[in-house]
Amino acid sequence: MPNSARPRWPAAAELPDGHVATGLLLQMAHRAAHDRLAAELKPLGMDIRHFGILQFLARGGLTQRQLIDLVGVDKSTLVRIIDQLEEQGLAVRTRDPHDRRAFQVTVTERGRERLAAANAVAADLGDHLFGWLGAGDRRRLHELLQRIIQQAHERG
Amino acid sequence: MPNSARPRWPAAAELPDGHVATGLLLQMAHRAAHDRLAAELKPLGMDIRHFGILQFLARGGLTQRQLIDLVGVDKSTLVRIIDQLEEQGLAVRTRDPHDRRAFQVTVTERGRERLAAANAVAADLGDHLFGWLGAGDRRRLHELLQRIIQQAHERG
DNA sequence: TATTGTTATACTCTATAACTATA
DNA sequence: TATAGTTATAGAGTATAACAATA
Repeated sequence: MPNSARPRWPAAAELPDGHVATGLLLQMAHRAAHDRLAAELKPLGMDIRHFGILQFLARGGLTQRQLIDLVGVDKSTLVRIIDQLEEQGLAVRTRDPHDRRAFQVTVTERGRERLAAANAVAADLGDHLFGWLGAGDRRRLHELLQRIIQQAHERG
Repeated sequence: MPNSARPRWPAAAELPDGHVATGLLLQMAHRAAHDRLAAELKPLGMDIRHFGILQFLARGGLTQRQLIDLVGVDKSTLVRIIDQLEEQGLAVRTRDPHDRRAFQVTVTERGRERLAAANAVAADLGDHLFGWLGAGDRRRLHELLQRIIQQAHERG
């Protein structure tokens, strides 16, 4: 597993001045949360990249094309991801009756079980990471993050 | 450049429930800011990975060993990064007089100029992304992010 | 002619291991 | 014997392009 010893960047936290510090903290917080989730999902046999895909699939079967639009990966990349999910028996491809070029990708029963276990782990971790936030702080944090995302997509 | 068409994840933003949404927003905000910075640094001939390294070096020459401890990458990876910086004339290796096994890595004049240009771009982008935050919100955001980082490193 | 999906291939990034030169 | 750095090499992840089947 690559990157098990992770850059802790501002090693003891000598943050730069100004807004760069905000960006760096954003990166550090994301990475810390991401790595922690990946580590906790691993013993369940759940890859963190598969986790996101399965979330979408759990709401209803989708074609690979639809998944590509949701997730944004290249189609050839998605082929391999779905291959892996099929190998693990977590999802299956079935021909779309309306468009016989396309496959419907569906979560299997086994996939649902594993996803449920992963969701439980993710919920526990979420409680640990974010549960201390008061309702107001949580709402405010979401607002701020969404505004940042919006700003990043706007020219200026 | 790989990943130019980036996952926008919750494409129109159908966020999941609970704390998972917070983690996802964290990821989206980080990635949006990161990609935007990378895009704006590129025309200056500044790779975003080099940007961080140069920041550290600008405060004073460091050996590769010291950089490894700061940044957390593998030593063989760092060799290539320093090679690239040297090829571009942004940094140089000189023998450490006290320990002739080691190299001191120093930013060149050209490196300082390019770093200054990159810092100006980063500062402008920071203003755009985060400048709308009031002083209080900014402080609070930093506190929240630091607490999240801390929680992620604690067992629970 | 355009689109869904597959395959073959290549590129990037990074880590592991073996090596050298110093200490 | 241990450490700083280099090199060779392999692996993971992803993209590009050519292709098959269907629309």
